[in-house]
Amino acid sequence: MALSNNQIAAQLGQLAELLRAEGVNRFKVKAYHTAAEALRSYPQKVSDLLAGGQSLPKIPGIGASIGSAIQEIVQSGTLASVQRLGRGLPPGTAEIAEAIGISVREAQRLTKSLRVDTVEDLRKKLQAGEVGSAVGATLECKVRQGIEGIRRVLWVEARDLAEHFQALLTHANGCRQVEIAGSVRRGKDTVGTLALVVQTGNAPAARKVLKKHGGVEEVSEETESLIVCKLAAGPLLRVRFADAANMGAAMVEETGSPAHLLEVKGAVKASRKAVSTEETWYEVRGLPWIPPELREGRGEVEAAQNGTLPDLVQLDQIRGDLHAHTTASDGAHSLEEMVRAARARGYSYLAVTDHSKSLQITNGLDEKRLRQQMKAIDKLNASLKGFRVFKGSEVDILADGELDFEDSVLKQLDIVMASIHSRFALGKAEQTARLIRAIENPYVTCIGHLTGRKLLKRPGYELDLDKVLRAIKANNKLLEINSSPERLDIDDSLAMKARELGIQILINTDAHHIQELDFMKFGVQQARRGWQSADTVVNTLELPALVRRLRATQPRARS
DNA sequence: GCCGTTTTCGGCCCGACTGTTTTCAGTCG
Repeated sequence: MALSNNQIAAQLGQLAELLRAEGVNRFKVKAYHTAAEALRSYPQKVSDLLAGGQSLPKIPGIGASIGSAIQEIVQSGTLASVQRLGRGLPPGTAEIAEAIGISVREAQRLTKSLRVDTVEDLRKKLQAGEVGSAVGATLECKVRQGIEGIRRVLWVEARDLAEHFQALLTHANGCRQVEIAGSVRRGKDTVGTLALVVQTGNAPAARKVLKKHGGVEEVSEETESLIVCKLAAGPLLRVRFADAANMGAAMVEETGSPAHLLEVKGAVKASRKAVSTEETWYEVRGLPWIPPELREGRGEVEAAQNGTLPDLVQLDQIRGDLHAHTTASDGAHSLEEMVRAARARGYSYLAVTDHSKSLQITNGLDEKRLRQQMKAIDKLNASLKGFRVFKGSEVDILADGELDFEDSVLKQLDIVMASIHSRFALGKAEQTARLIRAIENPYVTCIGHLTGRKLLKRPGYELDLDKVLRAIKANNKLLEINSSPERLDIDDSLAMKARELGIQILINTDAHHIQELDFMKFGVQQARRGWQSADTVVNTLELPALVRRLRATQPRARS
């Protein structure tokens, strides 16, 4: 089989990492990576085009030089420069570096200390617990993230891919309906398998469309009612064929997690009745329809039977955003532009929470600039009707848990979002004590991106989360769900725990750009997965009630 | 190496901080 775009891209990525190790200009390294990414997302198989005698299409990021490298890979299966540069290295080094996204230098430490030369060997060593002791916890963590992340993508990327294949199959001959199911529909923060349910009278036509698609690397499973393909973009694509009478069952089976389906099976009598909708499917089992976000096998079936399913929060219930940046620190838009954008989204309030002085790279505000910003906000508020701009700060939590501003400054703010941005490697006890000290500050309103995780990139720092949550509850503070698609911090299970403890939530975007205000929908989705309803999400409150709730987080501040 | 253009060279985000790493490369927002 001709090389896939992904296989060609992998070689370009290897070359990039080898060049980096050689110490070439970092922009040249970046150019190879950019080109590799462009190739990965290019819809047609370039090896097929070249084999068919066509010239390489114009792809942004791929110029003359990388273009001829691609020709070379397609013709000979490899790049002479990769062979040459890799010659001095232990075998497998460049492949491992590229596949799991680490530098050649780091990969060299792995191949040398662990005596591995393929990603598969490395995976085995990781499972056997041998990586950490050989190369240290930091690199072990990267390896784990890299290996586990190979086939997963962020929810937003998965949704885009799913919609792409949905549109594609909708146009296939005989196709009557294509629905997105699986973890994309459940809103899971990262996705390894895209699931589609296709109602068609001509499954062979749909199969054919998939097999000749440039983004499909291989077919990994095929039965009468199913086809599973490996996508070059990473995840698997699982397509289930159904007829009208079975759409209900197919949607339920392809949407629910295995744990959810087991919960249903354990709780109610099986039924073989053909049903065309999900509602009917649940109904014949004596259950109300269960929102997809809850179908994780975390007690939702019992709750459905008891009539205690939460009334999940919805995007249109959100009244404002309480974590956003402006050009005063590292945002892309001015105070006025951010406010205009928030109003355009129908909000009643926006908190401006620029970074504080310790975070110098973000141009964090010192006391003087913060005072100026507060004045500007007062002036702006005086001219606004039916909208309130809150004076806030995303105050850095310093290494010892002290905040970046004195209490005398914090007390002048409406909102103090306290967040950690440095010293991620502190031990669990130290990190926990650091955070709790910040939580106990009387002027703190809310803790921002609590765990510090970046999806598919790094786990959160070590924390005793039970202790931290209890401290938040005891001090009547709020907890953020950060809506940035690569954070989604806190995660769904932590949100469930917060709900059980009676901790209230703010769903914020942390927008650095007006378009990022639209991240709110991702945060709402995460909140729904965490069983949150409007009464546990504080920024569903109208302005006066919100102000009262914010003040309650600062009991000694404004009595 | 690519791009865009104020066409052929300058910009591509970056500056402080961290640490066990071959004291520079990796990391944070």
